[in-house]
Amino acid sequence: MAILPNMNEVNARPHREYIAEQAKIFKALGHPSRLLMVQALRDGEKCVCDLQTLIGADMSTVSRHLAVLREAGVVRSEKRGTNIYYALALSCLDTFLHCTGTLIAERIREKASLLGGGERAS
Amino acid sequence: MAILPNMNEVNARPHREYIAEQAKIFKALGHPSRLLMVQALRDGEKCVCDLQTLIGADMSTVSRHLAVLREAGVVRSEKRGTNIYYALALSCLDTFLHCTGTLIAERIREKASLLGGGERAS
DNA sequence: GCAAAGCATGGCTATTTTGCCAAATATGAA
DNA sequence: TTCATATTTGGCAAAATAGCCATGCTTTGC
Repeated sequence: MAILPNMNEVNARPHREYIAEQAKIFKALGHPSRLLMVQALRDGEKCVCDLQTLIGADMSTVSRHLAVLREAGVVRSEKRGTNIYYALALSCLDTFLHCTGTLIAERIREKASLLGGGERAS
Repeated sequence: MAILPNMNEVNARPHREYIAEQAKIFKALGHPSRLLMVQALRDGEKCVCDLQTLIGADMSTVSRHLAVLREAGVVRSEKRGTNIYYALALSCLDTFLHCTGTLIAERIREKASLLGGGERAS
């Protein structure tokens, strides 16, 4: 009855909780501001004020975004003095970000060459 | 001016298009039904009707979810005969799913042992 | 104690997402 | 052609999300 990552043992109705938790991670990463913050955190922990500067939104907005990431388990927070520092809590994320990043860079390059190279999209 | 996955060259304002595309991928994966379909596609391509059986929602709903995944570049579709077959288009996804899967399995186990083992949550 | 700085939360509105039904489209069979 | 099957799309209502302002909470400094 072990819960395996590839869910080999599950057929039509896999563990709902499992899927929901996993979807929560993706959903948390699925917003430009949150993804931007996560990308920034790859360089190391940052306080909320740093991330606010990065995003350029209201402090309350940034705080809510961070709450989403925290509740999904993507980041963790630690209070030191009057600041709260956020850090990545998902080690494998780095590899995946690199991978999707490469892919997207390719796509953007393709799109650019299609626009500039006189070729037609099918 | 190359667009690098880790965006070393970017400071306060990285390429918006890049971030938006990447967020789109995560957003697409951030819904239980869509994630469930993607998990199923790890075993190989499936037609929409297969996926409808899996999800148990209206065909139109399933079709819309697939459109989201397709537009994000997570899956690709191919028409053969009267069916349309969907397949994964993001090779690195498998590794990441395995990784987050392991993590979530741990979390669920922890939660279960906290509930059953008489320990208090802090 | 009081004020200020750093974050989080309540409350509100605008926007987006979801999911269903109905209708349109495309393909293969008769 | 006509019908049946497989899938997408239009349209709508309910639900969720995003972002702002104002307020509350906690820590530091005075």
